Amino acid sequence: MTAPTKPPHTVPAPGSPGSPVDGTHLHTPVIAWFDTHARDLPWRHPEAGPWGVMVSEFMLQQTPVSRVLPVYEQWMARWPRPADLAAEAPGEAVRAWGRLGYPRRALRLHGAAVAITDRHGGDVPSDHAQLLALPGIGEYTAAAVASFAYGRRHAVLDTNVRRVFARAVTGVRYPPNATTAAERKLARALLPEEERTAARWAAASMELGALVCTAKSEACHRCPIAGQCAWRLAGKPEHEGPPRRGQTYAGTDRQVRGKLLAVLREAHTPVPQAALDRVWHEPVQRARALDGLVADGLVEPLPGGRYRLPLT
DNA sequence: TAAGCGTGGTC
DNA sequence: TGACCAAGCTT
Repeated sequence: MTAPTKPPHTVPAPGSPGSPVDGTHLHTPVIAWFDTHARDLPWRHPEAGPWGVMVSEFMLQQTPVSRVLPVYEQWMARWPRPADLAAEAPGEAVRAWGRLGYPRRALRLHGAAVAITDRHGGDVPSDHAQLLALPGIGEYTAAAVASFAYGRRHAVLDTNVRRVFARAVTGVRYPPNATTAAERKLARALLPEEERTAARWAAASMELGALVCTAKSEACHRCPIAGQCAWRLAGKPEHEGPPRRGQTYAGTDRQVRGKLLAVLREAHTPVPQAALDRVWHEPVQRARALDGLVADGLVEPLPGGRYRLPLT
């Protein structure tokens, strides 16, 4: 391995060694903007509590707010504490998940509720490492719950924040496909020292990406930091580098899984094989999709070729 | 590291 | 109209 030679006359990229990144010039305007423009979302109310925050974070993984809202309300009314969900069959979580998509999240949220009940006395932990150990919680969600529910100081790096940083600080239209070490380092460097301010900054920078600095139609005229945005000041250069990989869906196993599970969600008695066979004409793919659902624990096969959502 | 995993809205 | 996108996680 040859050590790369550092070009002698280049300015260090923001967040790189030797480049002091101080976010104070961003914190104040973004937090002030958040104070007047933040959406009134139920999981931001004090009564939502840590469990409400956690439920919302699971549901919001790759799913828009507008579709989460009604399911969230029903969910919290039915299972106001982790122990309430833990006492249910996992299939009930999958059913209540409805059409939010990625139903493995429902199974993992149920698993997390069981773990919280067993290991944490029924209280959502505030410690990042303990959160990370729960099923369905990765780096982002652990930081989000610790920050939003408990006011802890964590870099909360979701797709919105990554885009805001890419533009405002790094000066490019889009962040890399996958989160890089440089992005994590930058996010940590920009984190306000004070715990309360850091938590506020996390929510505010995220909201800015969700409402103003969006992927397709950035609204710089409404942006509190437009005057200091590196990307805008550079003339909004187009995206360079590898194309952002899109998601395919039509004709995939994913689509077939969705159709199969929709039948099982609606049914309240075991479903015969023939009913499932109707959702997809191609038998090989259909069988593969069903096997996958069973392997994932989303579907429970019964003797006699019948199926249902999992009871255990 | 990259692929797999749902669903529906938007332009 | 179809490609893109939406508060990611797991393997």
